[in-house]
Amino acid sequence: MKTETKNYGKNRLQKRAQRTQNRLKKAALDVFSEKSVDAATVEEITERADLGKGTLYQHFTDKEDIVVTLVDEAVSHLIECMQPKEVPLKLEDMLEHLINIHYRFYMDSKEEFLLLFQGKLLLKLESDTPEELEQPFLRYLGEIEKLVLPYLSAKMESKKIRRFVCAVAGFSFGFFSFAMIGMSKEEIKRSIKPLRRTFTHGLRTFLGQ
Amino acid sequence: MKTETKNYGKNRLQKRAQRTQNRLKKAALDVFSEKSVDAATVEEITERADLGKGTLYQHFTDKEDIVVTLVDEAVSHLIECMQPKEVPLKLEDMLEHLINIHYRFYMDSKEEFLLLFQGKLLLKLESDTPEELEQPFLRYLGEIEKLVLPYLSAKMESKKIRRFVCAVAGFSFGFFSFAMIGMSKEEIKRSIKPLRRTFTHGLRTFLGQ
DNA sequence: TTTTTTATTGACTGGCCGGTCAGTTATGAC
DNA sequence: GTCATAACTGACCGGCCAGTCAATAAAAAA
Repeated sequence: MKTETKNYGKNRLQKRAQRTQNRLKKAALDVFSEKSVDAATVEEITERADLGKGTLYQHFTDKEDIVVTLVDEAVSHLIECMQPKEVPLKLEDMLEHLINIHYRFYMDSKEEFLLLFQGKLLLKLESDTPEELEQPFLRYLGEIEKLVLPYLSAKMESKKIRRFVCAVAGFSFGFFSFAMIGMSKEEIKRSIKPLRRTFTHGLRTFLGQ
Repeated sequence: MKTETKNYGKNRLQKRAQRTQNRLKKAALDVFSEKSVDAATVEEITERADLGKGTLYQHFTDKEDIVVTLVDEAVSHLIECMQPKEVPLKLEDMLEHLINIHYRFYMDSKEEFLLLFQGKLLLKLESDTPEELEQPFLRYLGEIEKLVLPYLSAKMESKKIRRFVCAVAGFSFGFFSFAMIGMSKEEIKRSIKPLRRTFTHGLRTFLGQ
């Protein structure tokens, strides 16, 4: 075919575009977490990225597109973090690992944590929430399920497993979000250790029954 | 002074105004929970209340005002529900009671639950979150604290108490919100019972240590 | 009844913001 | 250097929406 006639060494250009896109994503993530997805304006994002407004529309089809992209990446990042370096021996250790990860995710990637935790994204709102925004969360829940499954009795009903997974995720997100209101960073740090042990212990009981 | 010269029997008028305001609040709560506070428009609210747009501005100074009012009322309602009919004997029973209440609040007052749970309201976003919106949540946490305090050792540090309170609130809200994504109503209903026991059991351990 | 006060209305305004596009600049090919 | 292409720009447009206000309706007083 006549394609490939112009096979530019587009290296530099490609890299520039990539850098620009990264700046856009970084800026958007910051703005989204500081204000909220709804309240953030496109101009605010491009302004912070030190780029023209139109540039955003070369990299993303619209505002929604960049939101979906960031949510998706944040979930991927969280899932990646969740992979244990070495496989825990007991379920209890795996649970503690998971709670731990959520804590670190909250501490080290607060912007992503905040993005994922914006109610509108998290909740099944009746209106026109596009399937796109709900799907990443199911992916997230599915991943937790995958991690704990090996430790569970093969004949445990899937419903019960799902309950368990929701409890882990819910506790993690919920606790940190409330902690943010009522506690200092220092306090949160000190809380997590004993609570983690306790929670994992409790869930173990739930599964063992 | 010359005030009070005209002391109308304003009974009927007052009632009418009250009814109108109630209709506005009901409609707003519905819209806020269906879409989101940000996405809801004033016209949508008044339309649903079958009133003119201007009417809202006679009862509330602006959109924010009605949001704050509703959040405040929802918290008050939740706090009211939290008061136990008869004082539980043991801490464990009080905790089970609290989780129970949150479940019922979620089931019976889903609109309020959703309103309170919208991330923007719940989270301490850096930006210009008015103190007004954060204060109701502190009130809520304070109330839980008040309820569990009698069961705790007098010399327990207040920080530890606060951790505990955040865990109760966080677990309740977090679990239900995640459950909404991944579980049917029936499943949620079945989950709550064993989880509740487990969780309260776990927290007991935390406090007892 | 008429008058006065209060409640409601909805057309209008002004600003903001998502999205566009003709023009500019940077990069690379030749 | 010229030409071709890709990346970036920001003034502009159009729609939407919070909030206003002069007019209207309803209720109470006289």
